[in-house]
Amino acid sequence: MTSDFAIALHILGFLASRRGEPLTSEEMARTYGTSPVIVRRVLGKLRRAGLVESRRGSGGGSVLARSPGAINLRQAYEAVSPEPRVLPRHPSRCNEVVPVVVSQFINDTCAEAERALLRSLEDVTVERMDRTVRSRIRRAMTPGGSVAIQRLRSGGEDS
Amino acid sequence: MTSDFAIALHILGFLASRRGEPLTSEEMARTYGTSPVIVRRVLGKLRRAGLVESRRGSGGGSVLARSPGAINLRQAYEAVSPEPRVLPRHPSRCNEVVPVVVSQFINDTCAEAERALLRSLEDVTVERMDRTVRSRIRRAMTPGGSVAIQRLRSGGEDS
DNA sequence: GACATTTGTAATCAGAATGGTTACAATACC
DNA sequence: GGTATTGTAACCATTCTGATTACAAATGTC
Repeated sequence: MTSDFAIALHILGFLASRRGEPLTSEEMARTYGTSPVIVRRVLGKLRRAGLVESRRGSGGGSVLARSPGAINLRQAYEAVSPEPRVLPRHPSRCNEVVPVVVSQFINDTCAEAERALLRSLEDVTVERMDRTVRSRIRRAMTPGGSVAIQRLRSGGEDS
Repeated sequence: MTSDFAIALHILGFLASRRGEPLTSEEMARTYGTSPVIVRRVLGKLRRAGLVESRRGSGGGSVLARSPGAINLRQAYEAVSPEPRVLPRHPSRCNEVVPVVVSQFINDTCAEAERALLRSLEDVTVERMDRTVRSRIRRAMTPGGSVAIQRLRSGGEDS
């Protein structure tokens, strides 16, 4: 599922803001606007990657498996897409020599470009995301009291 | 279409290797292993981006609009995906404040990661792709005479 | 000018991918 | 035992994707 990454980041954001208090998939789903099963599916991937921990039963839910500062968005990305490929790593469609070799070149080039993308994601931790989001919300709430969500687009960046 | 980028690179490779001689969509489609219409659709995008030129009628076909050294893979990428988005630029699904702000943060972060990816693609010109492919084919053909396509995977890189 | 060739593009189709729901077993707390 | 919650499998509807068919518009050849 292509939106897994976005959902994963929302989940990590929710959990980071709870600072250790477990949160249920039902609550996250309600706040985010999807179904608990979708959330649990992504939670499963994050759990297998060692980023979150879950407990069943009454009073259960999920928490971050480590401090938010020790989790970065690259890890989240790789957790939800086992074969991380944002660009088409294309199988050649025929046995002509030229297309096969060109496909090989495309694969190599896309792999390199993808590494650049992942390096960029690596720089952003869940802690920084949490801080940035908190700060933006603070700034959006203070001006007039009533929520100014419309004006939230492209707010500045500060810790 | 997700495979447009791969097809675009194959097309640019075909045209570069022809050094100005027009090539028909039918020939490219046959060599690549798809239908001429698919090729023409991608050709249309490349044409609108000013990367290739086409002529109808008998003796027609397409050629590169500039020298292969003046075309890079980032241009090809942007030609086929007008709103370049390799990562989900996700619309928020509800009006809760937190998810909206988190979505905003995700968008910003993904945009930055994508810029890193595009910078990487920018470094590779069609000319370099053509040279690399030629060199790999040469090396694959010489050893034993019979084609050694299987062994083409992950060949070295040289101009 | 008639004809063959080739592009440009719209309409349509089948199959895959995607997001979602329902269902239910397995845990864990009370 | 009963309730709350996770973990998954099975299934469904919709959208996306690649492909085909069809045909008008150019362009060169005779």
